[in-house]
Amino acid sequence: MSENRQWARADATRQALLGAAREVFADRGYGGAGIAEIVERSGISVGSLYHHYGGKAGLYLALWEDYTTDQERRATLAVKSARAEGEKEPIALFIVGARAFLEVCWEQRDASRLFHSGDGPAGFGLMRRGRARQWIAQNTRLLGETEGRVLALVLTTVMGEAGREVAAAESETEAYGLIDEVSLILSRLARG
Amino acid sequence: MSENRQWARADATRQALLGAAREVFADRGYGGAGIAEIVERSGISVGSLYHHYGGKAGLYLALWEDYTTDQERRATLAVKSARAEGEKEPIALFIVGARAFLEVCWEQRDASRLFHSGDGPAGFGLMRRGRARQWIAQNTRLLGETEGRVLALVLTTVMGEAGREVAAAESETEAYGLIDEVSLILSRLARG
DNA sequence: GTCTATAGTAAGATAGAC
DNA sequence: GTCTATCTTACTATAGAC
Repeated sequence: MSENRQWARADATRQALLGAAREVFADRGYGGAGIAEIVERSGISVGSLYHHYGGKAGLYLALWEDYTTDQERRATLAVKSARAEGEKEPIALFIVGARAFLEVCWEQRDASRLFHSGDGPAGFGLMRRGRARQWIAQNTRLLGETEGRVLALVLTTVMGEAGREVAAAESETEAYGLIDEVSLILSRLARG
Repeated sequence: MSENRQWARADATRQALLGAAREVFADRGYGGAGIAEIVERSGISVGSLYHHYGGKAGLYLALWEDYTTDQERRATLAVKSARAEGEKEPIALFIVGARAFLEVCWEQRDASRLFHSGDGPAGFGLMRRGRARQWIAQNTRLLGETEGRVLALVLTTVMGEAGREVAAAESETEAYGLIDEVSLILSRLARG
């Protein structure tokens, strides 16, 4: 029992830390953010922060992990369920995944803006790039596409930028309007 | 006469500074770069650096200014000369400009990589965004396009990312191969 | 215009008690 | 696991002689 309590307490600590970090990073960017402010807003001590996340970079990476995991889960799920409902057309399936991706960009717009902003700990750019590459590889496989890396590049990029734009939208209506427009462009692109 | 000498000397100082800055920023990124290393590699003193550029940010901005100026000049020139040779098709003209843009990405690949890397002084992201917007506005005007901001967004983005990829190429052959592929994709996109 | 030397500051990280 | 207090370092920026 007392072990459960401690678990819960530690978990609450982590949540507070993550929540505050999300805010501060979003407000100031990675470089501009200071541990001091994160500590202040979370009400947790510097020591605990280092205990759980090892520092500023670790905190940022944990946030990124949460975010992308969610995004992948949602996209995979969406494609799966479209398949279950009988959809077989590759382009349509691709677009279903893309829409799910963009919806998460809107729902988690604070995080989206943060990660799209560009700065992060050393090496983060590569990590992000790698993840994007992987994501698009999966989706071009979906398209049965072998047309070359430029198309993959274009699709990745368009999705990335579209995500940025969606996250920057000011209302749900606007966001979903953008998502529809992007779907159109995508189908145009993917069809060649 | 002695005034000319001083002019020349000051100019050499600025060149040394810019050259070293380009290297250091390219190696370490903006955030990671230190004034110390720039001073060391250039052989110029900290005092002079501050005298001419006012600091790290000023140096970075000067580099960016050079780069974009060159790019704009080249693109404009290319379109102009294509027009002079009788080309009137909007899409063709757009692609001529895009090619010139990408060629500069290759020729100045160090700078390209630097500016594409994302980090820079405070407010640089906005500046970059503004410039891109302006560039694409000019080019969509070329296309006589009124189809909405998403297409403009896509074109901007694709060009940006294509530039990044071109700058990352390992040989001239590869770079020009990419440029050709991109031209194809662009015409497909622009035609709808 | 150019230099050296130094001030000033901010931030990430650690030690060690509880 | 959590906290406070402190350390250390690295960097930008300035002052002032030449």
